[in-house]
Amino acid sequence: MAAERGQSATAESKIPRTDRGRRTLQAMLDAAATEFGERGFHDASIARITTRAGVALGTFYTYFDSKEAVFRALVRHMSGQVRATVGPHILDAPDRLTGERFGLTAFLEFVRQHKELYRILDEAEFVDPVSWRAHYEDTVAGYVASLTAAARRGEVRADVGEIHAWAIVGMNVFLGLRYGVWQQDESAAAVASIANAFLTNGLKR
Amino acid sequence: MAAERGQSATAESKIPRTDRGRRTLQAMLDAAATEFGERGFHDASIARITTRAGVALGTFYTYFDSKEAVFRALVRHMSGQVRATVGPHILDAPDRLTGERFGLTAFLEFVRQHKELYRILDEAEFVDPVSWRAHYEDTVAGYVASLTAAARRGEVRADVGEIHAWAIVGMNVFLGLRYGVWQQDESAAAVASIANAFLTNGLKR
DNA sequence: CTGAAACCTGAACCAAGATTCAACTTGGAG
DNA sequence: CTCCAAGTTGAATCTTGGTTCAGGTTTCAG
Repeated sequence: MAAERGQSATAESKIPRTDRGRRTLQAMLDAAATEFGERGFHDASIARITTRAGVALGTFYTYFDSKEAVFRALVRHMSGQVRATVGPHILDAPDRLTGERFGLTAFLEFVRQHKELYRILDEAEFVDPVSWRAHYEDTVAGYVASLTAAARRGEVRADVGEIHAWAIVGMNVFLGLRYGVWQQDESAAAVASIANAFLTNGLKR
Repeated sequence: MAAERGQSATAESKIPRTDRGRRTLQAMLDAAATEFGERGFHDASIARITTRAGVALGTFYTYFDSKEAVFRALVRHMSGQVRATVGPHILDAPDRLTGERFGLTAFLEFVRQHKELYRILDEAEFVDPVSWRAHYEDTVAGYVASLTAAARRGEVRADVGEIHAWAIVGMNVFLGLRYGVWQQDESAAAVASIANAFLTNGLKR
């Protein structure tokens, strides 16, 4: 792709050159995450974001081109953050199925720590469809790769493919919604344990 | 709870009293489904909906109190429609696991026929959160009930519960997104068949 | 037929909030 | 210290589309 005048093509925010700037940008990103998480994209207001961040309204446009732009920045950031947090837990296990259990546990805990994740990622379907779709396609691609490798090692059924990956991702997303965001009536480990037994052996008795 | 002056509490639209009225209302609901499906709630416009329906702008308010109201009506309608379409297929099978396969096939076909379903149900998270949550909680409740019954009949593992139900629903939703909405590169039956084998026996080899 | 209830029309009104901008303040390199 | 780029300010501007409403038109029971 065409290089964009000296900056990474993914830079959604105009990079600050001083410490004060970096501090303000960070405050604004945090404020935006909270604001979008609490009110959703459309009910969120730039004015409220800047107030939360403790700066004046106009300052917003020093760092972002538009309301959409902060949102996009947030979506990409969170998408990466989830994978970066959960990924290592999957790898840090003796085999793929155990890894899946660790990963789900970590995911549930991450979600509980970041309630705004779902609100933002879900709304990305409408505000930033490209990143939204990419988030799931990338996630699934990762699953396909690691499941295929596990199959080669004989840890899972030999015919694993894309369909299985989508199914597992969907399962995890919904468990995160119910047991991470909506209610925490069961411990993350307990949910992951039951889900894992199901994932391993299926529904048949 | 409290009865609403002679009308069902769920009536989102003011009921028409003549044939012409019923025709117009239906045209408007269809137009709204298409418009919301194509542009999403916020980019959708009442003016465009009435144009699609072939009536004047003001007519909209003869049938709905607000933009939110049509949307709510649509969400509830579609939520019911999905269950009404898929449910029978699940029951019309010798056992629950086969029923699940039939149900998923029917669901995928339904989704392909109604691409706007996901756009609208997904956006309900922000526009009509109550109905949105109810949709999934009701769906899961149905699964818990039928899975428990199947367990009693010895068709599935004895410990099935809410966690399993959420996992299965999530799996189906994601398969619908990928193989129903995004691409139809595999037949509904083929996807359902692979998913079912996975659901039945799990990932282990 | 006929009149009142149902329906329909579309221009005008309005609120809300994103974006702009010209003046002002602060930081830190030289 | 100096001074200019970087950062900040918030009132004013602008746009957009939901909602209202004061007349018409159509329907259909009596």
